[in-house]
Amino acid sequence: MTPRTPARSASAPPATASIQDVARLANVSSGTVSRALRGLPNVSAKTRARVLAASQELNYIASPSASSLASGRMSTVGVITPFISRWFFGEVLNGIEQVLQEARFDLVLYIDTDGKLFESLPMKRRVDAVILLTLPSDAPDVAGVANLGVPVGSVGVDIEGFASVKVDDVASAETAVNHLIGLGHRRIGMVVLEHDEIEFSSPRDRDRGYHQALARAGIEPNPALIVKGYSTVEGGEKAAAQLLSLPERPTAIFVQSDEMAMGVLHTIRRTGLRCPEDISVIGFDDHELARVFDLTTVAQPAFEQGAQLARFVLDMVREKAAPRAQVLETQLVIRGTTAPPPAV
Amino acid sequence: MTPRTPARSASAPPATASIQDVARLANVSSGTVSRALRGLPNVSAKTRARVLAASQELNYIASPSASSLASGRMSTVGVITPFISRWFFGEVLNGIEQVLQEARFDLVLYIDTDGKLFESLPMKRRVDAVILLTLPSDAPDVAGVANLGVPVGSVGVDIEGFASVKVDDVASAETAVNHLIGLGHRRIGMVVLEHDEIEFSSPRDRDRGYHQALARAGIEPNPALIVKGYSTVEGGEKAAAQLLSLPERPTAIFVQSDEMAMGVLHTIRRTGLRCPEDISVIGFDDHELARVFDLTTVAQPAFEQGAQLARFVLDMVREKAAPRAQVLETQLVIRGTTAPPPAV
DNA sequence: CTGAAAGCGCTTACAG
DNA sequence: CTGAAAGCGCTTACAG
Repeated sequence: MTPRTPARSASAPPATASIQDVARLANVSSGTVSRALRGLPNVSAKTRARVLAASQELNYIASPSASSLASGRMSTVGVITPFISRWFFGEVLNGIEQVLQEARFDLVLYIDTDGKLFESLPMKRRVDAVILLTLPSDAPDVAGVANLGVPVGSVGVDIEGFASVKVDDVASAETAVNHLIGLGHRRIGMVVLEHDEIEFSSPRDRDRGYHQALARAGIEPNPALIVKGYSTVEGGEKAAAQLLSLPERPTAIFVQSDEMAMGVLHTIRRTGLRCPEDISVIGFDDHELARVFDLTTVAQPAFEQGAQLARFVLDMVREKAAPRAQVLETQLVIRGTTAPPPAV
Repeated sequence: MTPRTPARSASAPPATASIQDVARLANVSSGTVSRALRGLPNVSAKTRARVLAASQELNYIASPSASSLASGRMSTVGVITPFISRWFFGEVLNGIEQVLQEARFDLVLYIDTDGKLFESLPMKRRVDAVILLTLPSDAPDVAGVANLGVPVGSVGVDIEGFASVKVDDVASAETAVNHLIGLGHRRIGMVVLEHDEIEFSSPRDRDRGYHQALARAGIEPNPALIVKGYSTVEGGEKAAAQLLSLPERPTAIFVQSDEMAMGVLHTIRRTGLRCPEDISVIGFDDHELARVFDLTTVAQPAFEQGAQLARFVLDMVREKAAPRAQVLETQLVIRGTTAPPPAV
């Protein structure tokens, strides 16, 4: 650790001009500056030009705290996510950020691992809206956020009164399992996304889709074939180890996320089994690496879910629009990890 | 007889208590409330208790804009990153967020793809400090940020006047290439991280490390063996395709990120070559999936770089500490993708 | 230890 | 179309 010279040099004067400075220079009142700079009507063209010039000359930027305090608008939306380095969440966040940046809204980020961050309401009076990523309606946070008195949006779940964008997890999971069934599989395992403190909604829905598919095919579900795992590669590895050590191991596995599916594939290979000859695997997401693993999966548009939800939320904030809900399409992507079961 | 409170529409924000409400209820002045709630000295124990009780009863939370405006403190740090869904950046961001959350600072996130976001200074007067991820000192943003008049920190680069935490990219790359040389390789390729608009500093430094290693081993560098690629799996695939189509292809490749290295491995396999028998590959990062790919790599502590830098920056903000710089250790992780070159 | 009051830098009815 | 002024909700010297 090396001590360094202070960052501020004498050459960089943080001379911050106020609205009064601009007003003086442009020879108008501060009220007129405010109106002119924000493009409000009722400002003559030449006054506006004069104000603009003065503001540029002084390098003026309005103080966000002052204008928020005066107007009640924050131009900020809070985003609460349980993860940041999982594929789905990163992509969604990316979509949200892009739309917000374009709208010149700030994004304040809260990573909330236990679903209880909101007991302390860290963003009360700080944001114009909040976006929740995949928190189920019964998470403590949801109640807290609803009490904030600002528009709320959620991706991955549809919660009463919130804007939402999601995919149909039930139907998508059913499609995945149907693909396996169509291939001739009957003993189909599942790796369920699990999280310590919170129960998310997608895993629940994908679980339902799995059971529906089995039911429609007249296959008796076997609880031993359902195991849980953290949403990581390692989580997938451990879950697969459990499944493979079963006296009657599954001939196919539906894994609720691609990241876990990669772990599952790894364990399968290390066990000396071949995929798809001995056992089929289907994932969920269409992660950047799914192609590399030649992984059959259900593709979901993560970036677009975030972007679309951000648009909905912005409409609620700016136009007082009613919350809207949209379900985006998923797509079965058949690659090389699924095939008919081995001949008995 | 019974005065009715005006009906609040369902969407109306719930009544938010102000500091005056708390003051009234506790029978003190608002100044005392402010001091009591912030734990300032010179408040008697019982007054403080009374204020606390009142504040809790009213569910009071100070308006951030008002207190920022009055105090000049934002309790917010801005983070500028070129990516969010790349392993390194996600981990770093995670580390930063964790430290900031603990310190009850907000993190406002800016994804800046072209290094020019700061020409419009979106966070002037909005943050107490800013953190830059891997931007080189000559990026337009850096000048803009330096002019903000707040402490700045950077991870991945050491910039004059900024706090910084990084790894030694030159030495780490040299270690990687030395590993290859030690194995007997002489024709060693490199895949360089490339970005459209900005030239980052890590690629430059890793490039230097590569050349140093060759020079010390007396190996003449061959420009044809150096190719560029975007920091994605696909970027790695394309770069590898170039390298493999060379009349004299390399017997080993140093790839500047694990994500690209996974793409390189994919291309190698699809070309019908074997790794490491025909060609060795070494990455950089120790991505979650490096283990699954059995990838030899240089591990760098990404989360910790973010966390440590956040601590430095917080010290600058709160204690007016001088900017500090720290270099964290990397570690060569030898796995299965590197071996001696094939016998000629 | 506590209160009164100025002030932070804007926005926004309200007059004109 | 423009200005004067109140007010947003805090913090902080300054007195006492």
